[in-house]
Amino acid sequence: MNTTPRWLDAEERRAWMAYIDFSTLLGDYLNRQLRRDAGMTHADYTLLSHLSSVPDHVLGMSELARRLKITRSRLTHAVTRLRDAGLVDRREDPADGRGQLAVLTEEGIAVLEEAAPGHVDAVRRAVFDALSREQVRQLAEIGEAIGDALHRVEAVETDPAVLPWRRR
Amino acid sequence: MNTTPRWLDAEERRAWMAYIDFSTLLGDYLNRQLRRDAGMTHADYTLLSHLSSVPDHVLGMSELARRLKITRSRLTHAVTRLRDAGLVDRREDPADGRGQLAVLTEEGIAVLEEAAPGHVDAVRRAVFDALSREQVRQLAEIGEAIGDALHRVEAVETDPAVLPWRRR
DNA sequence: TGCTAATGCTTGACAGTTCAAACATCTCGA
DNA sequence: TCGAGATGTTTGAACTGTCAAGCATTAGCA
Repeated sequence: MNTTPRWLDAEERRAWMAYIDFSTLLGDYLNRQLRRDAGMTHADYTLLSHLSSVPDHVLGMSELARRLKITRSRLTHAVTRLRDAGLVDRREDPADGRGQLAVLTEEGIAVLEEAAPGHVDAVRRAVFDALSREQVRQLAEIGEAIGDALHRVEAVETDPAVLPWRRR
Repeated sequence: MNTTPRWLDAEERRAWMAYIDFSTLLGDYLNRQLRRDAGMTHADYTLLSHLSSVPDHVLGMSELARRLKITRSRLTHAVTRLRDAGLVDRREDPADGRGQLAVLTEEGIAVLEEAAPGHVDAVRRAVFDALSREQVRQLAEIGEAIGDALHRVEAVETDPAVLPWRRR
């Protein structure tokens, strides 16, 4: 277990640094843009747009958390805030007494539609205007590959039984 | 100024969703790993490793903020925390009365070296094991392209004089 | 020399996130 | 049908990051 780690080589280090740098910059940039122009976080925007893209604009909390790749706790806090702001509503799940549903309100739809053009514009400037068609495709594949890897890794760490020989 | 926005097409949307998903997962994963195994944030780790890679392990606050792509304010808070933890020290800049230097302490070096193998291992599992050599190169180029675009965009928004016809 | 602006950094209040612990409901087997 | 564990969600405290405002020092220039 304590073999020398395989350090990153020059190319990997270059890629990793580029990723850290641009993801830091991009996250900050999108948050600033949305906060300034629409009074919301990028996380808020993503949440609202997930709801808006679904029939009836309703989704169970757990399902929404899964889609957003965030913890339920974080989602609860976020929905509380968005409910206070009038953009989202809670609703009991008629099918499961434990369940809660999150619904986009009329106002939520309006605010999202108001914010969307500026946000898309920012994303375009920062990302897609800088990439070739080919790179857009590459980014999709790289992102999906890493996403899949993370799902596998998390599965292992959450449920050690999957890999019984793993330490801890 | 109020032309219809150029929405993302299918390929762009795919890339964007993949990016949002994997960057959320990856950030959380690295933070969890480092917090559990080394009691620090990924931001802390990045800060310490920047200091460690520089002669004498000293860097001015502004320069460090620039390299980390974070605000000075955020860096001040982070360095305060790391100083309280004994991993970093502050020092006056002998060359500029306003300047402050951040130095890695002996303990900081030790903690970083202790944390490094596990962190590299996590990065490898989540990222590089999932990508081909070719994709690593593509990721570097994509990252650099987006980073450059963001620098340009930020320059424009910070200093509107650069582009006098721009709104606001 | 003496201003004024630019630069370097910090501060404090607030907003968003994390983690562990709690609570409620449901499921399924004895 | 009873109880234990699984599942769904919330809570509160601690922590990290943001923003606007502030203080100190330096640079440029009349």
